[in-house]
This record gives sequence, C-alpha cells and structure tokens, in this order.
Amino acid sequence: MNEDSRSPEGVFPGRDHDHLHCVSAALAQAARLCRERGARLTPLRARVLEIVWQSHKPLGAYDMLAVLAAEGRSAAPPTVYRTLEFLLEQGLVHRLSSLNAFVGCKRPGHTGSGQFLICESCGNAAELNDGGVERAITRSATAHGFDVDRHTVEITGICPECR
Amino acid sequence: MNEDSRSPEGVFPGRDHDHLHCVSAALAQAARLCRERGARLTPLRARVLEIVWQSHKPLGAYDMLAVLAAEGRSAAPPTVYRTLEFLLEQGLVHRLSSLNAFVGCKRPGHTGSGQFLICESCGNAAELNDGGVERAITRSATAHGFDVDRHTVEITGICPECR
DNA sequence: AGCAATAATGTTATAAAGTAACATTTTTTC
DNA sequence: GAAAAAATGTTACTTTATAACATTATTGCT
Repeated sequence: MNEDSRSPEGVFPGRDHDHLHCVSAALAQAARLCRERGARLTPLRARVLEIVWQSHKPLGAYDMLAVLAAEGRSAAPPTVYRTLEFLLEQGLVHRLSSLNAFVGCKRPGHTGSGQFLICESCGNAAELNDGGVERAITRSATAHGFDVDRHTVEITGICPECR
Repeated sequence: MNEDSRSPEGVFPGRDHDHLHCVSAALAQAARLCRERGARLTPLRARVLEIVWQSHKPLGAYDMLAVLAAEGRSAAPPTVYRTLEFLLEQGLVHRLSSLNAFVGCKRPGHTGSGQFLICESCGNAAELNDGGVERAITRSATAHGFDVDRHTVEITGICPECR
C-alpha cells in the first residue's frame, strides 16, 4: 500500500467529490506555502491558480487567458505564461508536456516530479506520487550512470470512472 | 541485470561509437521491418529516418525540414509531419514530448513505450526499455483502477559522458 | 513620508510547433 | 492501360510560447 491509496477517495475525483472544498483548500495551502517562503501570491497568481484548479482536466494556457479576458482583466499570453512560471517554480502546478497543459499540484511542498494518469475518455488527470515508480526510475537511470535531475511520467489510458 | 545492460557499449554513445554503422543498421532494420509489414519505406521516409538517426540528439521537425530544404527537396511542414507520423506508426521513431523533438527507435518491432534519458549538458538522449520501470508503472496505475494505454517517461539529467 | 530599487504586470510583436484542406504526382491493382 | 489508392506538394492557418520594452505596484531605506 502506498501513500496515494490512503486517501479516502481515489486519485480521480469520484461522485462524492467536494470540488468547492477541493479548490479552496488548494488555494489556502498555496497561500500558506507562499507566506512561509516569502513568495508573493498576488491576486493575479491566486486567480490563475484557482482557474487551474477549477477542474481536474489539464488546462491550456490560452484557455486560462480566455477566462481572464472574459473577466475583463487585461490579459495577453505573457500574463499567463509568467504567472504559470511562478506557480511552477513554487510547485503549485504541474505542466503535462504530452498535453501542453497544466494542472494543480496535489501535494505542493513535497519533492519529486510525480506521475500523472491521464484519462483519454473524460480528460481528467490524477497525480500520483508512487515511491515504487520513483525508485524504479532512479535505479534504472543510476544503473546507466545517469544523474537524474527531474522526470516526466505521463500515463495515458482510461480512468476508473470511465470504465 | 536488465536487457539494456547487455549491450557492449552503454545506452549513451561512447567514444568508440561507430555512428556510420549505427545509422546504416537502423536503416537496414527499418527497411526489413517495412518489407515484412507491407509498409512502404519511400525515399523521403528513409531520408527523414536517416536524418533523425544522424545524431543521438532529439531533432525538431523544423530542423529536419531545414535539412530537406538545403538538399533542394521541395519541403513544407506537412512533408515532415506526415513522414514522422508514418515513422511513429511503424515504431521507427519516438517523439519526446518534453522537447517537442524526435529520436530514432533503438528497438523497432518491440512493444512498449520505452523510457528516455535526456542529457541536459550534451543534448543526447538514450532509450531504455527497463522492465522494472514498466512493471512499476503498470502496477501503480492498475492499483488505482486505471487502464493503461501508453506512457511517456522522460528522465532529464546528466549523462555519464558529461560527468 | 518620500525616494530609490525591485518586483510584478501591461503591451506589442514575433517565434516555434503543428494541422487543415485541397492539388498533383506516383504507385498499385485489376 | 485505366481506375483506385497512396504518397507528396502547396497554401494557408491554428496553437503554443517567448522576446523586448513600457508601465505600475510594492518594498526597503533614511
């Protein structure tokens, strides 16, 4: 049993998923982390983080831009990309390179790049932090004399809700 | 000891790496595989595959396009992308989504998505097919009720040649 | 408080990566 | 050798991301 399995609901949001709480908890934790670090979670940054968290489907930068623009904020691509750069640095969001899209980080403050399960049917993505996968990757790379900096693990398939 | 370790040289090309042979072997194997499958490895496709193999650094589509253009071939983006689509379908190249770039497949004809070690220093990439990593990923996904279709594993760091 | 330094955001323009749609050519099949 | 199918050529465009510089807001100092 790994730590992901301990959560009361699965890694994918189920029918009983309280999304409002999920978003507000993520924002509260982000605010706390930034305060501790002396990083500035400005209104724009908080809003972009909230937009990212508004669903569990990875969201493209231009989709976020459209939301901001619809709210009347002055917004151009650099607005969003710079904000995402900050959120990535703080470990508050992840970028899924196989989708060119972004999702909220489930465990901000923890180390490791995580792994992602991406459902081809509903588009939801779930973050895992599986020690077994991490170890297998580290072991394999190390066995070839490779010094790991970070890694990208994106697993595409069908989620339990969609089966 | 896994199957990658059996090779006489490491997964990264070393000082004794015979690159001419490496490229011609890849082309010969591609030709054989396509013949067996009734797939057409046309001159354009063979040339693009050769270009991909000309180094062990992942190459962008537009870089390939530039090579083709420099050779006097009529070439526009769809030329390259369609060719790459064929080569990907045949499992002759891989796309590294963290780089938006392509590398030749070391084990065409074998199943599995493979894993990639990407050196931040020299830019070379090495393909692994580590059973331990594959199993850890499958086990983790399965434990969460997720049905795996394919996966992307891209490990970024420093290769043994660059340390 | 007032001012300089720094950080954040706004703005314009452009680069880089990828695809849609249709025309032409080549290859296969009968 | 003609029809069908596959491959390639061509034009135009969409999506994703960044460079460069202007402006505004915040912070730290005296």
